[in-house]
Amino acid sequence: MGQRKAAKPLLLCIMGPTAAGKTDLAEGLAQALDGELISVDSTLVYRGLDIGSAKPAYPHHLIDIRDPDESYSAAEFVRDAVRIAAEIVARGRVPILVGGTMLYFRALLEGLAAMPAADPALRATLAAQAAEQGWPALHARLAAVDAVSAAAIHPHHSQRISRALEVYLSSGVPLSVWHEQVPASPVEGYRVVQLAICPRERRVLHERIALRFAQMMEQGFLQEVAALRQRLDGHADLPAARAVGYRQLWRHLDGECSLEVAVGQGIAATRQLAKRQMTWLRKWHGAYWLLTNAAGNVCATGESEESVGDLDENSLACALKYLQVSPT
RNA sequence: GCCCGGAUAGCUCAGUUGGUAGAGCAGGGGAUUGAAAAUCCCCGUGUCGGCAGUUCGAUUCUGUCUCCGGGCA
Repeated sequence: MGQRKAAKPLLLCIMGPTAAGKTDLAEGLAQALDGELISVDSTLVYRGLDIGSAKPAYPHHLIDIRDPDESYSAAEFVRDAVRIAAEIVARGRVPILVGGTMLYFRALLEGLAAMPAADPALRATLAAQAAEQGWPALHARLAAVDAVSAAAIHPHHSQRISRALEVYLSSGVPLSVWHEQVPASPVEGYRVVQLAICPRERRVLHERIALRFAQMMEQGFLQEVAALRQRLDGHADLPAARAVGYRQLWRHLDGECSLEVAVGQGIAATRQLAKRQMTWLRKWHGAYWLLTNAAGNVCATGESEESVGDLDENSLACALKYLQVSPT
């Protein structure tokens, strides 16, 4: 006794595109490992977004922590997730992060440079100027003070131009200079194991998305959006109102299109979200892939989305097996 | 049965005064450092419904057939 080096606590990450089956796997792992789940999802933070966000019934941390007219950010997520993970470990349990907001995952695993936080007033000013002059004009302003960032940002990329100018105007230091910092990983003290779960075939993912959306409609998604729209007094530009599905049904309630069209657009927006999440995941390093078949069982595992195989195994069993052999 | 419209990309449609065609949406790929379910970038060959005719050349003009709308019986 006393000679044993204290093992790093396990921190498990479960990532994957929307509707891929992350929630079921996470619940199974939470029970099998005596873990607690931490949501990594920018939409699940909002109260009142339940049906359309596919909010899980099983308890997760970082769900329902904001009103829909509030904002949340990657930096707040990192701060909250780090604190909660430590609390879970102190309880002798395993923190399990599960979600599809890949920027949050990256910020947590790699850290963020210590730079100024968002400034809503400044953003409003910049947005007003852009409405008058167009984003390319603001991009040109950025180029004058931060040529490196400007070169990396397209002249139409509103949000990134806005943030780059915001950082420069509020700190006097260009964003690209802040980025020269190499931040320490916020989860350095953990043994991090990452799982990525996704249907092997895009077609299967698309089917799951369409089915889930239809189920949401049956559960009263439209009424939920109507209530949100009333609650937000029509402010369609808030993050909660722009979420996939919510935005499209909101437009129908504004009288812009039929319900049928809105539902079709909502499903398409969900497919597009899944595609963007796959773009993150494809270049991701360090995740162990669980590729599933139409029945939801694992048909292949490996280090990349390209992994091949013809298994037909339960995803929880596969995940547990990998945990035993994964590097510490 | 007759008359009138249609038939072009997965969908909705534009167009070619005859030289084999292009938008939106969908789809695919990519980017991503405090709004990220956000925001932004790139990607368009398809028997131009079938067959025949006129023509150097037809998706375009003509005939005919098929199918889909609508109208008249």
